[in-house]
Amino acid sequence: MGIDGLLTFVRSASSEVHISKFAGQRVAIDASSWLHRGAFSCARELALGQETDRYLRFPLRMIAMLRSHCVEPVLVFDGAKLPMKVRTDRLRSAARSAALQRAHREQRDKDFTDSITVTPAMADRLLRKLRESDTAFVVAPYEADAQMVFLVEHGHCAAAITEDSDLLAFRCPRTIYKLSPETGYCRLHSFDDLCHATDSSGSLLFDDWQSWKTGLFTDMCILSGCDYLPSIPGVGLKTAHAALSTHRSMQRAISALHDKFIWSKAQSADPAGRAELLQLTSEHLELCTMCQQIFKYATVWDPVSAALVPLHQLGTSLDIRDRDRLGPLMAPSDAKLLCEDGVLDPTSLQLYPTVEQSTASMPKREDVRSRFFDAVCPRVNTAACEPSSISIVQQNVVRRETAESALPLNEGAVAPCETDTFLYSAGVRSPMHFKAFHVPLSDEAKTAAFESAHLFAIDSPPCLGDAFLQRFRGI
DNA sequence: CGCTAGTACTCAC
DNA sequence: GTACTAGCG
Repeated sequence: MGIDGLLTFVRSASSEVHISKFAGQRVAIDASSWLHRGAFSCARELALGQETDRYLRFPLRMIAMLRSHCVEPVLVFDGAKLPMKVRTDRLRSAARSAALQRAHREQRDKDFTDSITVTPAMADRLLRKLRESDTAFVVAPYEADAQMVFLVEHGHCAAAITEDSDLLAFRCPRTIYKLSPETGYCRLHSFDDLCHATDSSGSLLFDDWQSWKTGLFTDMCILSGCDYLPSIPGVGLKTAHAALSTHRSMQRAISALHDKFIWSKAQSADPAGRAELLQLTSEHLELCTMCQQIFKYATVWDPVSAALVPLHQLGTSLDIRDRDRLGPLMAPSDAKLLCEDGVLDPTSLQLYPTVEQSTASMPKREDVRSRFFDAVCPRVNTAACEPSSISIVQQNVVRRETAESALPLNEGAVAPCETDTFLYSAGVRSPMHFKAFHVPLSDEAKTAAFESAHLFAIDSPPCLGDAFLQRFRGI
C-alpha cells in the first residue's frame, strides 16, 4: 500500500542516478523488502514449511553489489506493528492466507509467491549473516521506515534504499527507489527537490514549498489514504492535493472535503443524521491528527544515546494514550537487546533461539509493551519483585511509590529519562531480569488504565480505520 | 479528468 | 511493496 500513486505523482522531481554517487558513504536499507524479494526464489519451500535459506542470497548479493561500488549498507529491520496499522496488516495477512490455501490446492507458482511473508526467523538468519560479514544493522522498535528516516536525518546514512513510498510521507531527505541489482542504477528522490515538482502540464505542484515541506505534504499523504488510515471514499492523491492547495490546512481541507462528499447527502437527512455527520467530521480530523503524530514522532532507536526516542523532538506533551500510538517505549536494557544487538524477536520480545539452545530450554521473557497494559490490572501479576533484583531505575519507582502511595496515570512524572516517565505513568516497570514490577494504583487510575488497555493493547487492537470507514459508507 | 479494482511483478534457472 | 490499465462516475 504505502501512499498509492505518490511516486508517479512526484516523479518529475526525481532523477536517475548511479549508486556510486554514494561511494564512501553509508546508506540505510529496507531489509524486509530485500528479504521479501529473496523469498521469491524459494516461495514453495517456505509455504510448505521446508528448510531453506535461499532467501538470504538476494540480500547478500545486493550488499556485495553496494560494496563493489564502495557504498556501505546499514540494514534496517522492521520491528513490532503499530496499533494503528492493524487494519492494513490484517488485510495483507488475510490475502496471504487465502493465497496459501489456493497454493496447497492448485500448486500454482503465483499463489506460492503471493503467500510470502517475511518472518522474524528469516530476519534472524539474515542478522546472523550480517554479524559474520561485519555488516551494520539496526532493528527498528516499530516502523523500519521511521528508523531509516532518523538515520538519514541524523547523518548516520546519506540516503535510504527502499521500495516504499511512505518514506516520502515521513519526509526522508534522500530516498532511493528501484535500485537495479544488475546495473546499480536507481531513482533518487531528494525531499527538497519536491519544490520543483510539476504536473503533466508543467505547473508547480507545491507552491509556497515551505508550507508543504513543514506539514502539508504529509497531510496530503494522510488524506489520500495511508497505512494508518483509509481515505474518504473517492478521495485520492489528486483530490487531497487540490483540497490542501486551496485550503492550506488539514482542518479546513477536511471540512471542505466533508462538505463536498458528505454534507450534500445530508440535505435530505433528519437533524439527528446531520448531527452525526458533524460528529464524523470531527472524528476524522482527530484520526488524521493521530496520523500526523505518527509521521512526525514515531518511536525509533537512537544509536548515539542508545535509547528509544521520537523521530522528531516532541514539542507538546502527549498523554499516555497518544504516546502509545507512536510505539510504546520499553526498558532501556530491552531496547538495546532488540535494536542494537538484534537478538530479540520484535513481535514477542523473546530471545531468538541460538544454535546451541532450543526454544524450549530458554527462559521466558516478559513482553513489557503488551504486558504493561494488563500489568496495571489487579488480576495480573500483583506481586512485587524481590528487593535484591530491583535495578537503579526501579528503585526510583519504588521511592516515588512509597512517597506518593500511588501514581496517577498521565501525571507526566519527572524522571531520569523518557522511558522512565512512560513507565512511571503506566505504573509498571520492567526490571533488568525481565520480571514485571507492579505499582499499586488508585481505583480511578486502574479504571483509566483498564480502558486504555482495551483501546490500545497490542494483542487485540481496534481497527480505528475500519470503524471510521464503515460509518462513512453507511451514509 | 480522476478514482477503483484487477492484473502482473519482485528471484533465478 | 510497486506499476499499469480498463471501466466507471
